[in-house]
Amino acid sequence: MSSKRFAHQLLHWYQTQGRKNLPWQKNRLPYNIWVSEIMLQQTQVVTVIDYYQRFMARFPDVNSLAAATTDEVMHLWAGLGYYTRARNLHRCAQKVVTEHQGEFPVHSLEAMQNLPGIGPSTAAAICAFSTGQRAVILDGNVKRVVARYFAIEGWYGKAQVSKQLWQAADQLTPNEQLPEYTQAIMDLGATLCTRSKPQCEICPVASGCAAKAQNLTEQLPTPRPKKTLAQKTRYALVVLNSQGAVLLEKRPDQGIWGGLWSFPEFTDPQALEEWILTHQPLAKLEPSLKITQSHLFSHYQLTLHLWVAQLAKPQLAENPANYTNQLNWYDQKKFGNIGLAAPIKKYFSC
DNA sequence: CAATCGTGGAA
DNA sequence: TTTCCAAGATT
Repeated sequence: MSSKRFAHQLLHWYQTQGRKNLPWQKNRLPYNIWVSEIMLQQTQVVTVIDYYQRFMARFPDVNSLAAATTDEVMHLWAGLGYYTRARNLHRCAQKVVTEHQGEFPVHSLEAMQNLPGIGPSTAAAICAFSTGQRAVILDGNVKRVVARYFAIEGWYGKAQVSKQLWQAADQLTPNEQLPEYTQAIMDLGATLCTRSKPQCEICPVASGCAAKAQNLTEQLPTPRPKKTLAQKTRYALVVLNSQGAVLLEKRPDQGIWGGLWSFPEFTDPQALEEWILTHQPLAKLEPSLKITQSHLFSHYQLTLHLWVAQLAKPQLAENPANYTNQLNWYDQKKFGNIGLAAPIKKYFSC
């Protein structure tokens, strides 16, 4: 059976060419594997490494993470992107502590998938790495490898194509050496079977690759259909008080930068000025100070106009009674206690 | 099911 | 400079 030959060839290549010294490969503890897998979702290895080291130094185990404040978790995640991951990570830790006696249910793929932030592929990766049980992953690397190996056409954002890829990945997955195989197929995709200029000449499974046989490696996997990037314009309020603290608002979980702190944001200038006059009759706009930031996301481009305001009545404006855990003043010395959205980091160059 | 959700590296 | 998308999950 060709699938057995695939695993055999891949595992032989992995012995000498696989990646074995990444920070999360020092042990095979479910907690360590889990943190790395969540960080690595849609994020490149080189980007994750520093975040992983800092995170593990602060939260060495699931109990320490479960006991942390959301703000501190978000602080260590700020800059990594996809902040739902961080909020789910925190929730997941608390759920493992309260419902699973502090131990990940790694012997049940289904139980793992019922934890927040852990989907089919991540559950399989954690289970395979930590227990060696047979579990099928399908990350971006594996999608690319199997799409080429079986010459599967179509964008894998489509459900039907995704289903085919899962079946193909399942077919190739062996019954033994799951930790090694799981790492190996990701390494192949990351180092040889790359998006552009794959190194088929030295690929261990080239002999069975349908894309190579049909000269389709450049066409596969089928790229995402192009679509024009949406544009958004927003207005944000920048206020510093007499102590040098800045007024920040915690962003709602739904939407961009969810759970991070940013400048109070408005859809239009009228809303911004109205907010100052009614909700906070404490400041006056300084029209001469307007700063424009540009932020590019996967699905839209944001133009953010920062309007700098000055406090008209500092003694009132700085009264703590006027503020909540969703809206408050933050001195830059306390920036280490919360997660800051990109506009804040850009404005303060931190 | 299709859209949403970040950031930075590579080409 | 522009385009593409990476160790995907959630709604």
